[in-house]
Amino acid sequence: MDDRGARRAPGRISLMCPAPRVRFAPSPTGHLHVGGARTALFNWLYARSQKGVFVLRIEDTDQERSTAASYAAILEGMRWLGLDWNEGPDVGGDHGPYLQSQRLDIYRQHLEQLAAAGLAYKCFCSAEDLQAREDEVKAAGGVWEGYDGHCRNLTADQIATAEAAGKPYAWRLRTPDEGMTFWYDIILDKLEFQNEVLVDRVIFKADGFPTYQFACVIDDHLMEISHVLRGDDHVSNTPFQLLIYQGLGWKPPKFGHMPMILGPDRKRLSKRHGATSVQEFQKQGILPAAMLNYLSLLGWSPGGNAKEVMTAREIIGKFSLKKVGSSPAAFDYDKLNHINGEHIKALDPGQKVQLALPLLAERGWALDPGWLVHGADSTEAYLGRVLGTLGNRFSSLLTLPDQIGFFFSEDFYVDQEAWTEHVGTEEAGTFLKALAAALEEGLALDQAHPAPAFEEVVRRCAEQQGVKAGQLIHPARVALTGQSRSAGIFDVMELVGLRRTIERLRKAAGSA
RNA sequence: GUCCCCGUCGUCUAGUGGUUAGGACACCGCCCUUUCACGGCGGCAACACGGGUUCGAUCCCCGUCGGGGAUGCCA
Repeated sequence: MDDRGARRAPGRISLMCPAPRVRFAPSPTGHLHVGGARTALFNWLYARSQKGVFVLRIEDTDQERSTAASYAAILEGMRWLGLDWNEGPDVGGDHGPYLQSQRLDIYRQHLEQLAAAGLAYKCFCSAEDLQAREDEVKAAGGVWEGYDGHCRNLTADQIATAEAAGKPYAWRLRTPDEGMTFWYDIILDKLEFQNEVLVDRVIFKADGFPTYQFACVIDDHLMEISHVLRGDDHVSNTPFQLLIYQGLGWKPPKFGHMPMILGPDRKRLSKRHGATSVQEFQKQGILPAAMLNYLSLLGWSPGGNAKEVMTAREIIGKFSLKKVGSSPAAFDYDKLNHINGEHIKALDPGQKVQLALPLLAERGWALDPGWLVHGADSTEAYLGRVLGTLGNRFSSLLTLPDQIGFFFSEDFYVDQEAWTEHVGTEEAGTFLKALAAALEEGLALDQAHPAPAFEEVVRRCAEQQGVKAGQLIHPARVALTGQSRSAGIFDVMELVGLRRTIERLRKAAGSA
């Protein structure tokens, strides 16, 4: 094989250190899970920070479980996160094909090479045979420690007989009985395994497909992957794979095993904990930039007192494999939401409008041209003004509709508790009526008014009533917005418009 | 059972053979204020345990405990 390929990779930065080639190799058997997303992200960050190459390879060697829908979902999830790849099934590249199901001949050739060297052998045990022997061992009070080597030393006659009988067979790797296999892991440092504990696992299935263990090694080598960064659930697979590299006479890549992501209770992260796939987070209003940012903080840290809220570019600038930790992290939905809020707040006004527009469309909300509103003549412009009054209160896509619904519809969300407390009293009714009358007298109904005009009337009215402005403002806020918390009340009045403001105050007063 | 990994506030983490063990989320209090949020200020809270090594261990070694992973013709 030509190992100079790595040095031909684009964007090399040093003669001494060829640009790395890394890969994310998901199996298309479900959505892009946060664990997978984190693995993909760290590979991507490493590639981008080192001016290397990021390869996407699809490990679809499980015919039963691989689906086209999953393939599409994974690519979609990665695109949503903003993880782009230099080589992959959809974009091609010099090391394709990138779909393992299209590389069967390649695997077959290498299997033959191993078989010729006596390192792979045929195993005629059926799933039932294996299960029966396992049950037997367990029934005798023993522990099944993996394949028992049943077909390891079949004679030529035995093999011929089995083949003549048409018995299906798989291929297993013959692992050494003694010695040890070790490597220096980028994240976990030196790891070593006694070869004795390694079992002869299947490398080629009876259905003619290679197993993950085998295909992964062949592809990583042929695709000239320099660093294999994956979850630490693969640690125990590594010595076995190292033996395959060795059997084929190949130099293995560097390995880096990242700790897994756990649920808030430190158990395996599952649906029980809430969202686990990136598309679910998308539905929950999480911005891709925030998801990427949060995920980057799981197992990695910019260090010291550095800011944690970062853009992808900033993360790339600071990323280093050396700073990836080795202890598993619990997923914290609160912190994700906080980071999401920070990313929303950092958006410029135009971006916020674009972000919120689909939410209005979903509900059929738009600016009613019949309503007189000061300084906004289109839905977009109006939404811009609305979001402007919200300021930093806009920090979640999930709560936004309730926060702004009253600007677009008379059928808005009402917090019953707030209504009872602030509007449902006799005193509040009196104030609301007085305020409505004051507004009607003080301002021209056929005109749109800016916030200060409303403020002047409200404060004067409070004076006339002999109470502090707050006593009018609180009931008015609930009457206008349905809630006890909102943007500045005078801004609300301006954008709700005089006519509707008066209507809502009267309606609320009437319900007292 | 066996093998492997991990163990700093509740959570994410920084960090060092000698530090008042730092930051962030969450939580609590105060200020600001028409509410909430933001912001500002302050608070609560950690080196799992037991042995060593050492003048001195959170840091190095061993053990224990706890958590996670693997133990598939899944990946």
